[in-house]
Amino acid sequence: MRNPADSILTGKDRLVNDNNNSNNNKSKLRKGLWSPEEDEKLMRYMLTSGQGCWSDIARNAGLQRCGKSCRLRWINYLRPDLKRGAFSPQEEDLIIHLHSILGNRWSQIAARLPGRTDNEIKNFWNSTLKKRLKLNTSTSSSSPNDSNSSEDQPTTNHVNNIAGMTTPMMPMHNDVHDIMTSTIHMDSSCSSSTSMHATTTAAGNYQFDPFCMLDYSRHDMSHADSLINLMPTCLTQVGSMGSSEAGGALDHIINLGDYGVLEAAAGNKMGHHQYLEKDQLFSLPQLESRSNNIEENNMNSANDIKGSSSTISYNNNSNHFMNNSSTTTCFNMADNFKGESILGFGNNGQYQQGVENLKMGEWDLEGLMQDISSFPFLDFQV
DNA sequence: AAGACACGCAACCGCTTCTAA
DNA sequence: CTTAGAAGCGGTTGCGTGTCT
Repeated sequence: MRNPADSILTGKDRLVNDNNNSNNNKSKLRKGLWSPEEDEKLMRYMLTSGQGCWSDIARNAGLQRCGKSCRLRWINYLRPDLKRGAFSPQEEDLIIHLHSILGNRWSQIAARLPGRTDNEIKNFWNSTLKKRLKLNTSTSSSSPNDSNSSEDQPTTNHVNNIAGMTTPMMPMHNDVHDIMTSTIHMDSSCSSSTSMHATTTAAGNYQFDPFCMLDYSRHDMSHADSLINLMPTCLTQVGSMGSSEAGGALDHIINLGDYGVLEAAAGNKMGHHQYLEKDQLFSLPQLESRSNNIEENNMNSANDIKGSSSTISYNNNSNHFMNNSSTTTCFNMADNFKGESILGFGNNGQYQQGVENLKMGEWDLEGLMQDISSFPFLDFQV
């Protein structure tokens, strides 16, 4: 694929001059592929200063990019909680299900797939799943409605065995609820209200890998080490942020002794600020439909919240997320550290928006999504 | 080996929504 | 209430890479 290091300002990768021959640097905005240097700049800025106005970020980080471009790059590529690599069959399954319910609401779908971006899912759908869907419908002897209806909108027809699916496409009528609950293999033991941490499950396989952003397998790996080196230092710098922003020092950062897996997440003391809930840390942002009790419990600074997965526990006293796995490391953040900024989940929890009161057609989407949360491979709730 | 073609993905575009003044 | 700027979102584009012939 593209190698940013090779990028020359041609084609899509170019400078955009808003005003020709302008001597104003601000008018020269770079477009196209991001170079490793740009990535590093943005990463460094985001890790040290957190999220804010994207146009300010672009400016302050020394990037000749528009804020929009920076936002996109962060969300789709640099964000530490991104899961890279191929979609698992379970994820495929879930995407197909969610798409049958939500249609092309990629952000809504992505909100239910930890570590995946809407862009990624959209691409995956358009390239792979859509094709498979077409193939299946064309080879099947189903009704003539199948081929189109299943692609672009929720369908009323079952599409058999897409990607080895064990579940049918969701019909868009009132019995969708019943069908969903009856066709999805239920395993309630996997779901719990506190299970949204970045945990590893056999099926869900969601891990927080801080070096996922270093996936320069497509790029020039010679640049990757700069980012690797950047990680601990930048996080250290967070601890020395201005007092108004960083109330406490970042006492423990990341034990980088083992690069294999850096699981778990940032802990932050949930005080009076709007900062990130523990459940949101490096994980799927929760939806409004989740019980408010969870949030309240968190806000009450309950200690030693244990995730459903036995691998992670949270010790609020020490502001540590502890991962019991010997191969994993602790990842600790200072009080008031803007975890949500790091994660790019937005300042206003907007991923949580939209589901509340969202209804499609005659039926209650929220109810459907609650059922979706019972997917056995999902170690989180929606 | 080389050209054609198909595919996947990163990034842009334009529109909508949100928010603050 | 209005408006401007920022953010979010989905659709689309175009380039690099892999595969086929």
